[in-house]
Amino acid sequence: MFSKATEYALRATIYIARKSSEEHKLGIEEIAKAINSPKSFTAKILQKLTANNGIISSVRGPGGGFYLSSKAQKRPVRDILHVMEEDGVLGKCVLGLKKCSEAMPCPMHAEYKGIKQQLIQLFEHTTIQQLAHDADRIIPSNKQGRH
Amino acid sequence: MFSKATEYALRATIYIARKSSEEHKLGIEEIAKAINSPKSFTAKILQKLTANNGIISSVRGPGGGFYLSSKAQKRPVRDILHVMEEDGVLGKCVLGLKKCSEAMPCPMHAEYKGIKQQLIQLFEHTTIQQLAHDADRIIPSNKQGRH
DNA sequence: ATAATTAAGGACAAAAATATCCTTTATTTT
DNA sequence: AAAATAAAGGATATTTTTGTCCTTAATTAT
Ligand code: FES
Ligand code: FES
Repeated sequence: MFSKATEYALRATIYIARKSSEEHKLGIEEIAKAINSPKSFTAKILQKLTANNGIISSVRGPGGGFYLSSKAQKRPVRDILHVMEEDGVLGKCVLGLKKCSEAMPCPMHAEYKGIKQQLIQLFEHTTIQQLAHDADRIIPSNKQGRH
Repeated sequence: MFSKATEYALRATIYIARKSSEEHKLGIEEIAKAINSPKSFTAKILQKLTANNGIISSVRGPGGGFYLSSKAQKRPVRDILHVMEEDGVLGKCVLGLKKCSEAMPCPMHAEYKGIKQQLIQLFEHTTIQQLAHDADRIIPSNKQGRH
């Protein structure tokens, strides 16, 4: 569905959302290890998410690293996709026409558009925070401990 | 959504379904021109569809070319995807986990699985014939003429 | 100020996807 | 049988995506 780069972007952002705060930033080493991605490649992706749309925040130097502001936590997943995927699944035609549109629909369009709309809604309505919370539910972070 | 190769496979198959018969086969030149794809690359794809699963039929030599048997016309689109996409969107996890599954779900899984199921159903239930017919409806082939 | 730390950024490398070209094989027509 | 036609298949080239490495810049601690 997405490129490797986008997958890493999503996984990294979710991880950062779960584990970081303005007081506790995370290094690229830890992040890449945690989400099982190539370190330097992931670094570039985080740069992109930091520069292009301010989804991720970063600080250099000792004690520095990456974190998500609480404002960024509330942003929809689609903001990540928007930075990462030039056009992406959302705008593309199943059969590869230049553009998926009503004006020039391919023979799959009528049946596909509803599904596409659901995908768009999903990414629009799901926030980073929600994913982070869900991830915690599935694979509890060990922050809280086990009483 | 799909690779270029898969897009060409779908477009080519639909075109062949619309325009060919066992009595009137189509050459690679015509097909590639019609669907706006690189000729030799498309040739390889048709080879694959001919060899791997018998979706497309071919005959060499003068009067030869590609065509779809009426039996092949009734096959689901998913048969094309199965030949073209090693694993494909249908099996992959949104966040890039090795496998999209209930056993090891990512935080997008619960919301995504319903949409994925719809996609699978769409490709399973839509036949090549239906797409060809729909294509004719949208962009009438000039076979029938204009009254 | 100097040293240490950590992200930013540029240059480069490897792998995969896409695309082209040329030779071979099967089939038909002459 | 020979020539012509059209797909099959192998080798190679190009482009894009993915991944690595090294230097630079910012920030903090000594
Ligand atoms: S035009 Fe092809 S999916 Fe919309
Ligand atoms: S496990 Fe990620 S989408 Fe199913």
